[in-house]
Amino acid sequence: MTDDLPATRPGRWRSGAQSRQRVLDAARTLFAARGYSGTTVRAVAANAGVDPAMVYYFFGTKQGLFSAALEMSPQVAPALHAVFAGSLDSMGVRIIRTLLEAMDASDHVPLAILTRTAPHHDESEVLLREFIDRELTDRLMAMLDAPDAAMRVGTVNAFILGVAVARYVVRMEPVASASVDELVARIGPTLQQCLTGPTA
Amino acid sequence: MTDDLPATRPGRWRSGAQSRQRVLDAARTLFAARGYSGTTVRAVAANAGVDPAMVYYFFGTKQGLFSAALEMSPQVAPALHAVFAGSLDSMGVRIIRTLLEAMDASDHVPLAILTRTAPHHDESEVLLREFIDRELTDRLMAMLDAPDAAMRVGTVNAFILGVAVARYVVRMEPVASASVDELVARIGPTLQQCLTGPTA
DNA sequence: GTCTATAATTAGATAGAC
DNA sequence: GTCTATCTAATTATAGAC
Repeated sequence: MTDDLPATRPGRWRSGAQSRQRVLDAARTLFAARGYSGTTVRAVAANAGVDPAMVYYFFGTKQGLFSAALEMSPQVAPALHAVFAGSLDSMGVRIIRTLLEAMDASDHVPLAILTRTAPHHDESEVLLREFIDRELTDRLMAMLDAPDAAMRVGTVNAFILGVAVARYVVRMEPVASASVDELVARIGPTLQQCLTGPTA
Repeated sequence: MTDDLPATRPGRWRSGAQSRQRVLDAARTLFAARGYSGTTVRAVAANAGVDPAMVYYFFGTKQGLFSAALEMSPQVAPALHAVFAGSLDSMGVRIIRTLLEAMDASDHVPLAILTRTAPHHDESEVLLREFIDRELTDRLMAMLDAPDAAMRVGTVNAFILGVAVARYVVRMEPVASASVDELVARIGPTLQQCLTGPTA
């Protein structure tokens, strides 16, 4: 939150990129904590230790800052690829494990921002839906060959969305503090049942 | 949203209570749609067809209006009582059916406001957690006699939270448009498994 | 109860000096 | 790149007339 960035060979990046990164970090933290309209550009600037005008210099508008804060880190794609590489009958545990590990790593906060701001910010609501559809729903549907595939995937989506909200947004115990392993052991099989289990 | 209230025997309520109710309705709609900081008192007043000053006359502050909008309707308590009246092994379907029917009825919007504003408004975050704990977690824990009761109830909480968010907040298909019966048939048994099923 | 007028504050955004 | 100064608009909230 304050100043603790490595020197990174002084003069190499001329020094501007560091401020930009600090603003981005502060923005991610605040958007995730207070939502879009609850976050002020001034507060972001203060937390980043720079002048409010710099934020506009870098990102143009508050909306531009928000969009930049939502950029996914490059590790997400490979992780998701691994999920769908394995067999269908162990899909449940891989989905929940990948989700939890991705969101526990703090450099993947964009997903946290989405689940936090989606409720009241139109753009993030669309983005969240699109992200889930593109990365999860579509690929899952392609693997399932059942007439009720849509509903099966829908319940899986709802469940993992709930886990994400409970753990990272509302922080409801014991889900908020449980270890990844324990949650995977609990939730993985349940997801699997939604996906490939018998129709009740 | 505009003026379509019955006369209700003119002069009976002196006419003030009607404005108050319209403000409350408009507030519920807007808080649910745009969150706390995204909703302005002026917008609420405009949607209610009254002057902004009236809102302050009735509710003092914006926060007061918010609290008033969160008052649960009196039908909630009996509905929840019925959930816990039945046997433990059909608890899953009763929980999800009660939740869906309560939230589909538009006069129970407070719950929708909570799930929508909790992410970024501190008070609603606490209120949502307390509501779920008091009305669900505590009573469920009392009925379960297992060492892992907390985790079982925790996953149930996460699941129904996810269903609520998917159906009423992010409106993710097919959960958003599915019938109550279909969702109950899908999700009820899964909840039941979380609650009383074998440990995976 | 209802409205006008307005105070006090705060937000997003810009121009321009250094 | 960075900051000072500032403009404009919107917001919460109040005092007081009718």
